[in-house]
Order: sequence, then structure tokens, then C-alpha cells
Amino acid sequence: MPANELQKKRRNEPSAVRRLQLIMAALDSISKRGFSDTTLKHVTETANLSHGVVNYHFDSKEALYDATLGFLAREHYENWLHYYEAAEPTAAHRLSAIIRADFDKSICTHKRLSVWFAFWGQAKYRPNYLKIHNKYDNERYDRILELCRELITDGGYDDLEVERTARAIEAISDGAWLSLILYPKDADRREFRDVCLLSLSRFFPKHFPI
Amino acid sequence: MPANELQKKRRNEPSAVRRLQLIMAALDSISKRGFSDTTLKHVTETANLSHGVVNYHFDSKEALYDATLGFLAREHYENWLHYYEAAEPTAAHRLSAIIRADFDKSICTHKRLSVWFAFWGQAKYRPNYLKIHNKYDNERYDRILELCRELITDGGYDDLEVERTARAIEAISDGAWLSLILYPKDADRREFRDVCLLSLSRFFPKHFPI
Amino acid sequence: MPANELQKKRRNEPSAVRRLQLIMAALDSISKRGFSDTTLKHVTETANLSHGVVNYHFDSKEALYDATLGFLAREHYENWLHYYEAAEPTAAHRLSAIIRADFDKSICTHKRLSVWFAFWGQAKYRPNYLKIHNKYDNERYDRILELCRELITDGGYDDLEVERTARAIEAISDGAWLSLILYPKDADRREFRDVCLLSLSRFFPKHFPI
Amino acid sequence: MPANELQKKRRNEPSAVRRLQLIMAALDSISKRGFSDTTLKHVTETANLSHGVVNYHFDSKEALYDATLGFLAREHYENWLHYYEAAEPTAAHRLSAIIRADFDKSICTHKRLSVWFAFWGQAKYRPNYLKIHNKYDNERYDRILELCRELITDGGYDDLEVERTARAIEAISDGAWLSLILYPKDADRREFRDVCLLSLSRFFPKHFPI
DNA sequence: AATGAATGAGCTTTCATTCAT
DNA sequence: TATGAATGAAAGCTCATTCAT
Repeated sequence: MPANELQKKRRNEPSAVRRLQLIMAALDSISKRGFSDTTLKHVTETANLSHGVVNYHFDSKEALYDATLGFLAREHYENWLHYYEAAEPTAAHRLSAIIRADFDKSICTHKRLSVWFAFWGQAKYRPNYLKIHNKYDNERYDRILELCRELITDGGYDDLEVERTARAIEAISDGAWLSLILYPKDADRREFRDVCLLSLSRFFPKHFPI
Repeated sequence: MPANELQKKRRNEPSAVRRLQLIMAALDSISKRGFSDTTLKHVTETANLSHGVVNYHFDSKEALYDATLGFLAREHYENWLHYYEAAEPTAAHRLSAIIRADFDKSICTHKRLSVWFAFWGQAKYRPNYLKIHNKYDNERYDRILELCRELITDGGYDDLEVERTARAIEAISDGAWLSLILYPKDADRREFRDVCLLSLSRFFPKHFPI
Repeated sequence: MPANELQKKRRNEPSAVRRLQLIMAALDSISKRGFSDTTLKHVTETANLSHGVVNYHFDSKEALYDATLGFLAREHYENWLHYYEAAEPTAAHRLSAIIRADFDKSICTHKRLSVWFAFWGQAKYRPNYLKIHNKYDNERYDRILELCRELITDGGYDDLEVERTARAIEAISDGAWLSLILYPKDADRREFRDVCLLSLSRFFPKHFPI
Repeated sequence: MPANELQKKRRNEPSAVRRLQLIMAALDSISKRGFSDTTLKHVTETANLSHGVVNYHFDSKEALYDATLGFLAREHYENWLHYYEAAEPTAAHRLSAIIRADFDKSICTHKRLSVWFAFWGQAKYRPNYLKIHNKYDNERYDRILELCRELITDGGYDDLEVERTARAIEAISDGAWLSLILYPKDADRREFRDVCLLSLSRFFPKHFPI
């Protein structure tokens, strides 16, 4: 297809496509340069679009970032939900699925991880980010909590307090991601998945025998 | 104290004092506004100094940030080392001490945590930050690893792989911090300390009975 | 013309027009204030444009200065070439033309002369300036050299060394410009043109009888 | 002499010595970096003195520059006067002496030339510079004029107009300096001296036979 | 006399946003 | 819808000058 055909084609694309195109470009640029060094010029150049287009499709740079985080959060949500639903319908398999989901090849990429941390680094100052993130993530915690409750009841782990257990499990998978960013050399996606699974087996040894 | 007294006092302060003053102001401003929204104007206004001082005492804004992270990392280092040395000289007590140190009142403040994450959010794009951070933090991991090895040998936890265990423990305490930032409402310093200690007891039940 | 008409007109001007506009404004400002006291604020105010345009159309202030010198050098080049080509096709007329060109009303203005010396005053420290200048000026020297050679052969001035003669002639016309700057009161464009022509007649008396 | 002796000694030096020290340092820095890139920090570092010292000995940076140009102009003046007085007391020898003086090893250095042009590049905008320069240089022109008058009368060069001739000779020696700056590669002090002397011989062939 | 920390006006440059086309 | 020239606020940084010591 000659260049001007492509041009024409792009002209007529519906707004939603253009928005997604910009979100992907933002993702790319933030992952490469970080948050504070990403400019709209970078984003539009990455997307091969003109400079003015961002403020046409988004109210502001902030709005684009909100949408980008929204995309990331939704993608994350859909991924673990898919793992969850595909797992055998036992609490142990489901909990394991939720954890393993976070280390899926499509989710646990360098690019995405660095953008996650870029956002988290700003979470405290941008209530929006926190809101968008929690909107999706609270459900994950609730699900983990519920599964822990089932396992504790089922396994008779009398000394385990449900909430603390759920918190610990969530902390471990977040911490694993942080390690993947901070020690990119030695860190490996699958290795850290196994670190998390090892932890599960320590909490629920009857359900996760080694 | 009248203004010109203050003026007098400020002049000819040794350079190190002024540097620390600026670092503290940077810490304050970053914790309030985040990384990309902090300007030198904010910093100098917080420190009640003139605009030009920063570039007099530091080569650049970047250099001030390096120094700020350095301060934070060193403070963190000295804190856990102090806990470590004050603990009873057994592996279990020492490991517990290193973990508890991270939740010390002086270290685990909202202000500091938010700055930590601000830095981590940039770690990938600023090799400097990573270097400064790792310079201090590698030793902590090594110590954790060593203590895990002792505990595993001592307790006969044959099914525990040392490195993975150490990684899990480190991940849990990092993840706890992340939770403290992301869910500031429900999250409590002491609660998350106990989450971490609970995890320890799951890994080494003989050494950390509940 | 009402202000918003002007506004309209200014928008979407082709880039080349805006660049030239900025170059002319730079020329103006440098001629008034000199090199080190010219700021982009002066330039944009002279051009009645907003502050940001310079860095939109030029990479930097330095790049604007390069373009300004380039403009000046090219204008100078085209001027003497025009004189040269319009002259009767004899060596004597042509040499005279090249010299007289430098004192043309459009070239030998106070404004331009002062900018030339502003640049020359920086030539040693900015290799760029020298390069741009020499790119055009070398050809002038080569032409002078060639014409001197013809005249010497033709007139049998056996005691004249070609290169030295050409150098002397070039030096005289440069020195005349310098005098026009240094003694602006007594100095007159036409007077110094005649000083140069007098010198020609001393070097080649047979060709330039008085 | 140990360092602190030197220190002591410097402390007690009279003001004039310190002023000269700063002027030499300014000369050095301007010749290396040019006018607009020279800062007082450079100057004081070159002079191995403390930052604040310039404003103690001079009213302002401008005042230091005035003094620097004054030094240069006076040195130039004394140099040609010395040549003049040392020459055989004939008009021809004296004129030749004034010209040759400008190419003396101590005067015609890269360093000094570049500073001269830096000043000339600013001459138009700083009446002070022009005043300081002319204060010394007018006398040189008057002397050249007088000598030309003698030579014209003596040699019976009836077609030579005195003022124009003097102007031409002055222009040639200034232009030679400009060439030495603009074409530093091929240009040689002695070569350009000879270019000037060649010109003299063209104006006054009876007095300067080749 | 000399020092060097401190000041602050003013510089160049960046960049989100606007808007005529 | 899309473009990209234009805007101008605000950033980091420089540096002549001041001044307590």
C-alpha cells in the first residue's frame, strides 16, 4: 500500500482506534524514557502522528496518562480473570492461577513493569491514578481473600489470620515485580513466579505440596 | 530572631550543613509533589534559601536528587544495621530484626515511602539511582541470604531452596511497603510488619512459633 | 489592518519566511547591541513574534547565529559576483569591480559592518563561524589571486610576487572596513573605496592610471 | 618557598600588582574563550585568586575589561614608539619601523590578536572601548600621516593624496592582522609583515626599492 | 585585603496547549 | 478530523555582584 493510501486510511479511522494508538505510543515512550521525560512530541512521533493530535483526542496530557493507566489496569484485570476462569475450580488452583497470571509472558514484560512502577511512583500525588488502579485491583484482593478463607477453613490452618495471609500473598507478588525492576540482571520472570509459588506452599502446605 | 540576624546566621554556614538542608528540603518537596512536579524553586522555598544556592552547592538538579537518594539509602542502611546489631545474636532474631527495621517509626513514614517509590519509579531510566540504591541494598540481601542459609541448615527445612527463600522474604517486605503506599487508608505500619513476620513464621515454623 | 487580521496572517506562514524574518531581526539586534548583549527576547521582540518561535524554527540560539552569518556571507558573495559579472571582461575592470563591490550601498552599511566585526571578534572561538565565512570567502580570494596573476603577466610587473600582492589587496579592503567601524565619524564609504582603488593603482600603475 | 609563604606574600602585595595580575588573567581567558564566554570565575581561577577579588579591585567587570584594553593599547603604543625611536631618523625608515612594529614577536601573538578582535567586535556598542583605543591609536595615525607627507614631498609623488595614502597604509596593516586571525593556518607573522612592506614599496618606490 | 557563600535578575530552552487552515 | 506553526509560562542554570567574616 503506497504511503498516501496509508495516509488516507488513517484519516478515516474512528476515534477509538486513534485513541488506542496514542495509548500504545504513550506506553512505549513511558517505558523507554520514564514518566517525567516523556513528552507529547515523543508520543506522537512514536505513533507516527502529528503533534496536535493528542489534544484533539484527549483533554490533556493528564487525560492521556489516565487512559494509559486504565488500559494497563484493565489488561491486567482481564489477564488474571482469564487465568482464574481457566483453572480447575478448586481454591488452590484458582489462587495459584491468580499468582501465575502476573508472570504471564504478555503481562510481565519489561515495558509494562516499568510503566507500572512509573505510575506507582506517582500514585501518592495523583489521586486519579490511585483510583484507576484500585478500581480494578480491589477485586483481585477480594478474590485472594476469599480463596485464602476457603483454604484456611478447608486445611484447618488454625493459626492463620485470613486478612494477614491475603495481604502477605499480595505483597509477595507485588514485591516480586519490584525485584524484577530493581535487579533486572539476575531476575527472571519464571524464577520469581516460582518464588511466589514457593511462598504459597509455605502458607498452605497441605494444598501445595512440594 | 529578627530577619537580619537570621541573615547573618545563614551566611558562611559550612557547605555540608547547607547541602543537608537542601537534601531535607528536596525530600520534603518530592514527598509532597512527587518527582516530576518538584522544581528547584519549591526546594529553595522550602529551605528558605535563594534560588541560586542549589547550583552553588550541587552541580545540577540531578546531583541534588542523587544526594537525596543517597541520604535515604544510607539512612535505611544504618537503620537495619542498628536493629541487626542490637538483636540477640541468633539467626532468627537477626532476620526478624532486619525485617522489623523496615517498619521503624523513623523510616517507615509516609514521606519517606513516597520518596522511595518516586525513585523506584524512575530507577529504570536513571542508572545512577539504581547504582546508589544497590550500593546499600545489596548488603541487606546478602545478609538475609546468609541468615536463611543458617536457619535452613539449623532447622532441617530440606525442601527450602536458599536463594528462593531469601528472594521471597525480600519481596514480601518490599511488597508490604508498596501496599502501604497504594492503600494508605487501611494500611498500617505495624500491621504490615506483622504480615511480614507471619510470613517468616511460615517459612521457618520451628524458629518462629506462633 | 486590525490586530487579529495580522494575527491571522502570521499563522501558518511557510517556515522559510519565518526563518528569514528571524535572521533579519537577529541582524538588527546584533548590529545595535552587539553579540554578547543580544538575547532571544530582543530578537523576537524586534520580529514581533513570540518567545518560543526561535527554538521552533532553529535548534538553538547558536543555530540562529550560524544562519545569520550564513545569510550575510551569502549576500556578500552574491554582491561581488554580480559586480564581477557586470564588469567589462578585462582583469583590471574585474579586480576593480570586486573591490568596489565591498563598498556598495546595500552591503557597506553601518549595520552590516558592525555585525561582520561582531562575528570576526568571535571567529577564533567558534570554528563554525570561520567555516561558514571561509566557505564563501575563499572563492573571492582565489579570484583576486587569479586576476593579480593575469595583471602581473600582462603588465610585466616582474618585481611583484603574486600571492603577496593578492594578500595585500585583500588586506586593504578588509582594513578599510575596520577603519569604517573604528572611525565612524570621519570615515565615509566612498572615501574608503577610493583608498582601495588608489592602492590598486599603485600596484598596477599601467592598468590603473590616475 | 612553601605554599603558605607564597600565600602570605600575595596577601601583602600592593593593589597595582593585583590589578595587573587580573588584567593578565583576563587577557588569557578572553584569548582562549572569547569575550562573551569569559566569566569572572575563569579570570580569577586563571589568576589563582578568590572569586570575590575582582569586584574588590575593579568597580565592575566592565571596568576590568576597560583596563585590559587599556593595557593592550598602551603596550601597542609603547612598542611602535620604541621601534620608531630606534629607527634611523629618516621618514622612510621611520614609516617602515611603525609598520614592522606591529609584527613584533611580543605584540603579534595569537593571544593578543584574538583579544584585539574581540574588542573591535564590540567597539561599536561600547563607546568606552573606542575611546580607549583611539586615545592611543590616533597618535599613530597622525605620525603615519606626517611621514607620508614628508615622503610625498621628498619623492615628488605628485599623484598621491596624503590622507588617502596614510589611510591605505593603516588599512593594510589592520587588514593584515585580520587575515592572521581569519586564516590562522596559512598565515604567518613575518609573511604578512612583508606583505605590508611590499605595499609601502608600491606607494613610495623611490624610498623602498625592492 | 581577601575570601567564598549567598543572592537574584535574567538567560536559553522546553513543552502542553491553542488555533487557523 | 488532522495538521503543525505559534504561544507563553515556567523550568534549570549562569554569573556579576554583594557582604559577613
